[in-house]
Amino acid sequence: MENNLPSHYDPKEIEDKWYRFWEESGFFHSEPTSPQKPYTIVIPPPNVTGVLHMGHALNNIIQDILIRWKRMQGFNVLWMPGTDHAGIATQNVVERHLSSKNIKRQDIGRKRFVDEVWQWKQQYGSTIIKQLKKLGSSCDWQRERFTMDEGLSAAVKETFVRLYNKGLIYKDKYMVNWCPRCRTAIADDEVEHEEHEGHLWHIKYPFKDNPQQHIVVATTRPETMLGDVAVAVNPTDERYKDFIGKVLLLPIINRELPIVADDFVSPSFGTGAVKVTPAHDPNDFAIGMRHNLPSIVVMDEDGTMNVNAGDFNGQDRFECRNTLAEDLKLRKYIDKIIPHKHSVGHCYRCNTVIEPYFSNQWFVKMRPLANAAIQSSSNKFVTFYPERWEKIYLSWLDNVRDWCISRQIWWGHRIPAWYCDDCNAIIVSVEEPNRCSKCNGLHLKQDEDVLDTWFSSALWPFSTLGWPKETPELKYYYPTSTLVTDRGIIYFWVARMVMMGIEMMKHVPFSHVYIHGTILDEQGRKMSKSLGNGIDPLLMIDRYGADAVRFSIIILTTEGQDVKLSESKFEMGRNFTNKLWNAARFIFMNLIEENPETMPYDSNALQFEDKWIHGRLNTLIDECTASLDQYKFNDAAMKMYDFTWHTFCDWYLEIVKHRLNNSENRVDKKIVQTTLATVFGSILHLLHPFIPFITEELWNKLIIISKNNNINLQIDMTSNSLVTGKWPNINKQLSDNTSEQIMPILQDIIRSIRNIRSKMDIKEKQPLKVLLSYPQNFNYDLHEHSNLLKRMANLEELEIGSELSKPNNSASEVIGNIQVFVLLTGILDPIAEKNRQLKHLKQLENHLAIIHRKLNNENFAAKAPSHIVEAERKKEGELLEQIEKVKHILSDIG
RNA sequence: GGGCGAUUAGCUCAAUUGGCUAGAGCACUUGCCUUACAAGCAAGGGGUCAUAGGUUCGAGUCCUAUAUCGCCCA
Repeated sequence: MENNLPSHYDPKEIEDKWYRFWEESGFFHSEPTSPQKPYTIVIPPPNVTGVLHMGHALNNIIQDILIRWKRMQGFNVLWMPGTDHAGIATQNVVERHLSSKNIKRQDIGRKRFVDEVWQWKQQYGSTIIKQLKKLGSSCDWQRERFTMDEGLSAAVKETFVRLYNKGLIYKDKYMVNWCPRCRTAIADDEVEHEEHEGHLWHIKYPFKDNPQQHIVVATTRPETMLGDVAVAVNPTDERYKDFIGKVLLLPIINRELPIVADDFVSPSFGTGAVKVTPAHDPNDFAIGMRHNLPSIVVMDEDGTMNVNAGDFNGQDRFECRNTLAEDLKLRKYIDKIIPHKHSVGHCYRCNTVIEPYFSNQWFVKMRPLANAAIQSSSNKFVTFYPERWEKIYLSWLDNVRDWCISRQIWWGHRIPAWYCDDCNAIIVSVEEPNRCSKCNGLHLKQDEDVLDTWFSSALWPFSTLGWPKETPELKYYYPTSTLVTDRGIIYFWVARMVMMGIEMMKHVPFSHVYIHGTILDEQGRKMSKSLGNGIDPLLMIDRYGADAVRFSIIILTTEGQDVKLSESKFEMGRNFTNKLWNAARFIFMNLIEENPETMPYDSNALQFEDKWIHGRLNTLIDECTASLDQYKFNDAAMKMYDFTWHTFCDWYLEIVKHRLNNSENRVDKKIVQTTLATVFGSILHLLHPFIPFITEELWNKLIIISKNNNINLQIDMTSNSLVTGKWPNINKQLSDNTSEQIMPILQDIIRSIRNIRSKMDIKEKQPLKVLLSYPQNFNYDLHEHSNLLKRMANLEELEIGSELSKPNNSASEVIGNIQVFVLLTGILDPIAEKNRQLKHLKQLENHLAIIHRKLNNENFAAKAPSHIVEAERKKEGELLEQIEKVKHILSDIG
């Protein structure tokens, strides 16, 4: 086989090819039959309307790393993928689509509209799935689920019926959050609060029996005054004490308003007198209940003022605010208007200002479910990473209110409740009833509403595994292992999955919850369509390759912290994949022989640097595995990067080049070829969960070239794919301690000679003469490494000896207890040399000062652990020795 | 109003239970197209760890306060 790799890595050539191979080979598919332990992740289902953004990318890269890593560790892994039906969002999309054809959903009716949505789903619903594949996600696509498919719909009905029968679901009239644009109720946590610069309108309400006198009430929403039924004051408020029980007249409308006393009213807000509008404010609703006041609805579902609003009938609520204010001004009812900051609720789907709306809705009774979730947290059945999110999750559970689950839209799981026209009974049932269970009547009508999408998402960890059927999958994979998500849906989704898991399955749905950071733009703002500051992951994949995108993102993501992202960040990943590619080029071209011989691999023949690199690799394997165990992805990635680039390429490859070019010692050449291939193969295994495409490509080339050239890797080379490869284990037999201790010394020596070269302006190509002096009690034999030093520092002569003295015309360097003398007859720049030494002396003295400060402190010796004190003493000795040597050198320079 | 996070090199971020002279990447300086890689190699420069107190033999790390920024909840 020829080594004909191009000098630059081109991801486009290989990514799709390997993804197809993996999928067709069934590597991502899992069956619940194996004797291995399962490792399961359910994907946070993206909206079926969604397109991949950077947040998805980060989320799925992390999941894929976990999944690929655990698969390589021998677990039977299942990554369960799918999408959710996103009731409101999808309905909005399809409605917009229809309106471009001048069709309203009301025109075509419920059935045809839902058909339209399904058609839309068939056509566009798999966009994000395709995009996840581009990223390399190794999901079990054969098991892909959708929250509206048959099985999951059955799970939704079953859950609803069980909770209803247990009294945990009820229907009631209540003040809910209403989106006038979506024309549906939404849940408390679907309301986003924003600070608005509004006004506080001070309006005069005259007394009925004395219109010359009035009470001033303050409100931020004057249009709701049309529905006022009372004015409330605090019973302790001296200003109003005498007026309680009297009657005011509502301006313009002239409705009679009693003055009531209620503790809820804060005397310090506004004027201390508030208007009471039970139909349009939750607090007023409560006051209305306490004082037996009527409710007057003045607004329709879409935010238009209705007939109760008198002259304002037909006006939009915000238009009405303006015209009403003008009217009040004209009629001198305005006392004053002051600027006022206040928080306004918005629909999280369409950003329309939420209207409190009194209506008949279905609710889940949360207290018992939340208590069970809290309990499972204190029992450590669920652990959050990073742990601080647990507190946030618990505080939500502590304060949670009942969950409004009915939505007045058409796309979703229709509520399995029927109303009997004959006896008004409510029948809740999984199957559609054909007659009333109470009166046997035949006139049944199903509830028009659908369920909140999060209701079905809450069942995701078990509904996707077949529940309510008792499938082998459910038995084997549930509870799942890790959930990976963003903090934004801890309440919406994580908490509700835990509650439903406990309630339906008697067990929490996952043991670990990993919360990753949010991707922000360069300036630290959230990426959003409206700001146009998003970075399209697919475009980045196109420009830099999926591996580069994955690696860059992971390097930037430290545990749970937000990520400020800009396109230039991807260069890092691209450069790394290119480095890896070129390391492979070099290795491959050095593995290929014209007449490959078969030679047994004798680990006793390993040379110093071979043992060293194996030792470094062992450490890397240990550290990376530990980092991944703690979800420290960036830590593991950094270590792999550093090892690959700065240990393996910068040093090992450079050190062994001469052995590869030496055609005489064929045994040694085989040793170094085998070591190269083994270490590189291990690197590819370690990197595979992070950058699956390029590692797979290079691994396949590596094993083919190795086999063709009779090189036996010291790791498993039977696997034709890293997806099913084995996560590396450390191999102590190939390493030793001595090499790990000496190599850093050799590296320091080499660096110091190169440094002298650079400072003295000597070309790299010019060979140098060097003396190396070591103390008599030196523990290691440096002579053994003479050739290594000569090659790496380009030396023509190297004399190594004990206690050698400094030759004339030499630049020198003190490295611990070793001294390096570079002979520079005729080219030594004495001033430069003196400055070098002075600088070094200063460094050493600064360091010594720090150590003396510690040692001179009596308490240090008395209280610090002895090994720390010992270490400081040892350092002190070494520094004194070095300082003496440097001073000696300086006196020699003069 | 309550809670959480952040503040370390010009920029983006690291730094085990407090313990080698605080580290990377990018950018910067100098020299190199050296037969794997210029998306590269070699050698460098650059930090009062936001501020003020405190605890400790010892603080980037723990405590208290302040400032700035961000997020969540009400």
